[in-house]
This record gives sequence, structure tokens and C-alpha cells, in this order.
Amino acid sequence: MLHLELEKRLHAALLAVHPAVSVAAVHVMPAPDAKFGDYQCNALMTLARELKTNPRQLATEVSAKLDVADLCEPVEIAGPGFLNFRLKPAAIAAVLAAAARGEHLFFQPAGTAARTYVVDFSSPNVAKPMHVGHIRSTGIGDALVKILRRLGHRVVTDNHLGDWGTQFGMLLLGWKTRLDRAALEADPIAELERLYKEVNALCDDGKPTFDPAVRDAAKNELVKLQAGDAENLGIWREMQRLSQLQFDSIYGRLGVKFDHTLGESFYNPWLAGVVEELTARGLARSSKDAVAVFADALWPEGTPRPAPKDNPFLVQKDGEWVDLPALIQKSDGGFNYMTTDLATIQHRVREWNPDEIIYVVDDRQAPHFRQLFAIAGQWHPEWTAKTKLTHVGFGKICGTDKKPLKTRDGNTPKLAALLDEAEERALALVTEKRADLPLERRQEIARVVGLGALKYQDLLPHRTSDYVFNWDKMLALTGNTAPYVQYQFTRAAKVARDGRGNGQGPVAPDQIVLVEEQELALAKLLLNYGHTLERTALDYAPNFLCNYIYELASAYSRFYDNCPVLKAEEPTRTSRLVLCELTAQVLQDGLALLGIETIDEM
RNA sequence: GCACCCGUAGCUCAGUUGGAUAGAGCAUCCGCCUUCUAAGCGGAUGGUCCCGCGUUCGAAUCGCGGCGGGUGCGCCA
Repeated sequence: MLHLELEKRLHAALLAVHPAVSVAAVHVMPAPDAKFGDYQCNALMTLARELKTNPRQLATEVSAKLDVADLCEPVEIAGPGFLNFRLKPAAIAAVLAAAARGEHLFFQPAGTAARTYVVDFSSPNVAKPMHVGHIRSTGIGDALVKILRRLGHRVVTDNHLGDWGTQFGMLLLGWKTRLDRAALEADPIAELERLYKEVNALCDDGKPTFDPAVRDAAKNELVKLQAGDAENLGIWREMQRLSQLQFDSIYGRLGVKFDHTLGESFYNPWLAGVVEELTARGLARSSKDAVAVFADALWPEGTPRPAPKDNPFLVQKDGEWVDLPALIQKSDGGFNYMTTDLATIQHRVREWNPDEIIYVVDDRQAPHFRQLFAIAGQWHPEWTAKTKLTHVGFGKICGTDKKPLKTRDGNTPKLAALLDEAEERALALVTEKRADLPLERRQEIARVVGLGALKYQDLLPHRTSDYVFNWDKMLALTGNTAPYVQYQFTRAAKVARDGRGNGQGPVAPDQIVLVEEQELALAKLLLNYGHTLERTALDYAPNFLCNYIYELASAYSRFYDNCPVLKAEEPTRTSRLVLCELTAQVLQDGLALLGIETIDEM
């Protein structure tokens, strides 16, 4: 929190020395090591190079103009030109007291700088089970949404369901010719999946089971659906209804909500218009009976165009750069996901006029998004001038063999089964540790801990890296895990609860006395909650928040071990009690932003 | 073949516009419960940041060239 105030004052001092300089890149951030102080600025060294001046001299001039005496010890110039800031305990105490009065929780809302975001995440397919992969898009997307909202931004969430396309030809054919009503009754999604797999095996010309008659029949069903055939539309709607039940159940368990669920089918009315417009503007043209966008149409001769290696519409084959066009209409007249995605951007811009649209989608689709964003930018430059388009990609979940996670029988694990197993395993652990609690209580703890562990494991590695799925590790009570952090929360919350009720009024700054190393370390970490949220949002990387929460939890644990709270004399008792209360609040808030619940007893 | 992502301790992973002596957890070893939950805490061991060259006050981070792994590359999304 104080880093923003220090940064503001540093900017003023810098401008006093060099009025023309740009201060945008000059940041004050937490120091990497306590021996360098609490905050540092290393931007003056970079700036000195641009100004062609001596970095230490610049630092000296700036620090002479810098007035931070109310917050810090005299600023220290270290090494080649670092500025090191050491907070005065009284300044820390004042921020803590304000937080204890409920004035803030160590972050500063965006206020007038608030932006509008559309976040597109989760996006499961109708008629298919949600599987382990969906936890990434859903968890990362939901965390980013919650963090952006906490920082005061406006966020529109939209679940872009896969509810249209080729697979429905096969599903309709399967429904009509081989549906098992009893199986559908028992487990609709499993039955739909079975139908799809069976028919798909007959339609795949690469498989020995290939039957061209079935393929044509499936295609015929698709054409009828797209033409508005009443029977097919009815079946399609029933499939949607059954799928939505599954989605509602899983999102309910995960605590995820959407403002809108506009699936691909929503955009059907605009697809033909998209192709017409792009063709009319010369951005798209016919090719092999299809309609596609080519590099030369997007960036005509004489206009600035990307180098071949940076051009998403070119690929090198046999030493030659050849076209890799983006298809927007198939040779059979149908449209595909590129067309839909373009219509979706159009709709979102018109409806919400956002500053940014974020797509939380598997990294493997990165080339698609590069093409999509390039087309959107050339189609309507005014859109991309206002609206930033961002693909937030992520890596895959692996088994211990480093290959994509599979069940014992070689299938992709289903999300619902994974959630069940997380709760079951957590229940076994809780029962082992807390046999004294009634079953119902243990089940509730197991739900919170199990789902928390699963989500936390998924958010802890940087989103772009693949990670190894490991039940034992995620549920471990030591190390950087949800159960550990949740446990530290219960300790902090318990002390805070037990310590209340002495008729304390609002806490005044001079009531907070920070002396012990563990008290100061904990307090300083609390101050950095806001900085962490800002960094997390900036990089779309929830793991920053995970690591902060873990640091805070372990700092609390050290404090708890060394600093008795309830038995301490005043003013130590109140000071420590405030630390417990605020730590509990930040841990709870931070975990909530990650979509993870807390519980009062474990 | 080309593009993108990745390569950090035995294992799993962090590492803030390039920033100070590269960190954590697990595992291994040694300690700490008459004290608010020991589901905890402290300490020790452990490194060619894949290799080489370059840029600079400073490189795990940026550039170039290799090596190794993953992913993608015209009518699926």
C-alpha cells in the first residue's frame, strides 16, 4: 500500500530534477531482501542511461528533493544507484490501524482509472463431459475476474459454450438411431458422449470403422439443423438443457458464476454478414470453394506488414513462405469458429464497449488468436484502438509420466469425478486427524479443503507452464498448499475471535506497537497485499497471489510460534491481536479471490 | 521443415519494466510441545540457472547460434 505513496513522491522529486522526464516506468516495489530495506527503486539506473548522466549522481539529486521523512528513514543510495526505503514502524502502525478500522484492506481501488473488461473463460462443450482441462480455464479465469473486480474494475463474464458445429450432425444421427433412453435417464452426458464416440468412429475416414454412408447421414442432419429443421432443433435444445444441468452442478460446486452464457449458436444470425463484409472490403476471398482471409489481403502491397515469421497467415514449407489462410466459410457453405469468434468480438464491442477482452484459453490455440486479433484489427481498426484483445494462455496438466493426465483406462479424467475424489481424499485425511468431529462437520471441512487443494494446485504454477498433477502433494499439510494456508487462517481467526470482547473501541495508531522481528515481518507483508493484486492483474498470473498468500501464511506461523497474543500485556496484546485479525482477513480475502473457501476449524 | 512455449537443487516449482550473494516446498539429516491447534517452527545438506558467443554498470531474464523436450501448422474448436 505504501509503495504507491512512495512512488508518487518519488515521481514528484524526479520531476523537480528533470521536468521533461517520463515517470511512468519508475516504480517503487518491495525489496527482494530485508537487508536492502522494505522497498526499492531501481529505475533511476535505467533512466540515467537515457539521460546520459551518472546514475549515483541522479539518485543523489532525486533523493535530495524526496520528502518521505514521515514514512521512512533517510533514503539510502546503494550499489550503482538503487534507492532503498526503510519504513518507520510508526508509519506501518498507522496503515494497520486504518485497516483495523475498516478503511481499507491494504489495496487501493482503481477509482477513476477503472477499466471495463470482458472475460471469456471456461467454455465447455455441450453434450460432452467437462474434463480435467476445464479446471484450468475455469479456475484461472474466475480468479482473474475476482481480482480485477476487487481492484475496482468493471468485469463482464461470458461463458462461450461450444453449442454449435460439426459434432451436432453426429450427435443428432446418434440420438435418432442408437439412443438408449434408460442410459440417458441415468446419466445424460455419458450417454451423449457414447453416441458421439460411436458415430464419430464411423465418420472418421482414418479409422477402420469408417462408413461413408454414416458420414453423409451425419452431415445431412447437420445441414437440417442449420436450416432450422424443427425436429433437429428440438433435439439440439434438449441436449443443451441436459448439458446446462451438468454445467450448473459443476459451477455450483466450484462457486463460479457467469454474467452471460452466450454460446456459439447465439452468433448464427451474424455469420453470413461477417463473411460478406470481409469479402466486400477485400480482406477475404474465395479459395478452393471456401472463403478465407489471406496475408496479402490483410496487408496489401505497400502497407506496413509483419515479417514473414511474425505473420500468422504464413507458414514455411520446403523453404518457401506459403499461405496459411484463416477460413471463415467452408466449401459446403457452413461457417466455422473463426467466423463465430469475429462475430463475438463485434457483439462484445457493441454491447459492452470494453477496454479489454480477455480469452482464457489453452496455449495451443495461440495461433488462432493471433489470426483472429489481426483480422479484427484490420476489419475495424476503431475496435482495436479502443479494445485490447488478450489471449491468456495456459499449459497442460500432466501425470507423473509428464504426459497429459489420463485415468487408468487411458481416458481423460472427468471434472466431476475429480471433484468427488478431492473431497473423498480430504475426508480421509480429516478423519485421520480429527476423529473427534462429527461426520457432517468433517465432510464440510473435506469439501472446503479438498476443492481448495485442487484449485490451489492448479493456480500455483505459472499459468503458461505444464504441471504435474499430484493428489498427495496438493493435500499435504506442509508446504505451499491450500490446506497449509487454510490452516494458518484458522489459527489466526481463532486467536482473533478469542481475543475480542474486551470492549475495545477503534484502534488508534499509537496503540499498535511493532517490536519483534516476526511482528514487523508480518505487518510489512500485509502492506504488500495491494502490490501483489496489481502485479497479478498486470500479468494475468494468479500464481503471484498464491505465492504471496503462502508467504503471508508462513510469516503468520512464525509470528504465532514466537509471539504469544492473548497472554501478552498491553499494548502488545492489542497490537498482536490486530495483526491476527488483519492476517485472517487478508488470507481469507486472497483465498476468496482464488475461488477458495476458508473454514474456522480444521 | 517453420513458428510458438519450455529447459533453474535428487524431485516439484518460484524468481517483479534486466537489479544486489539465484529462492521455496518435498525428500534426507539434526533439533523444538507443562505455553493461543506440533495439521506447526528452527537448523543443516543440496546449483555448470541446458551449452556457447554477444549487449551492459549489472543477464536465469534481452539478442544471435547450437542441443534437448512439448505444442501447432487449410475447411474441428
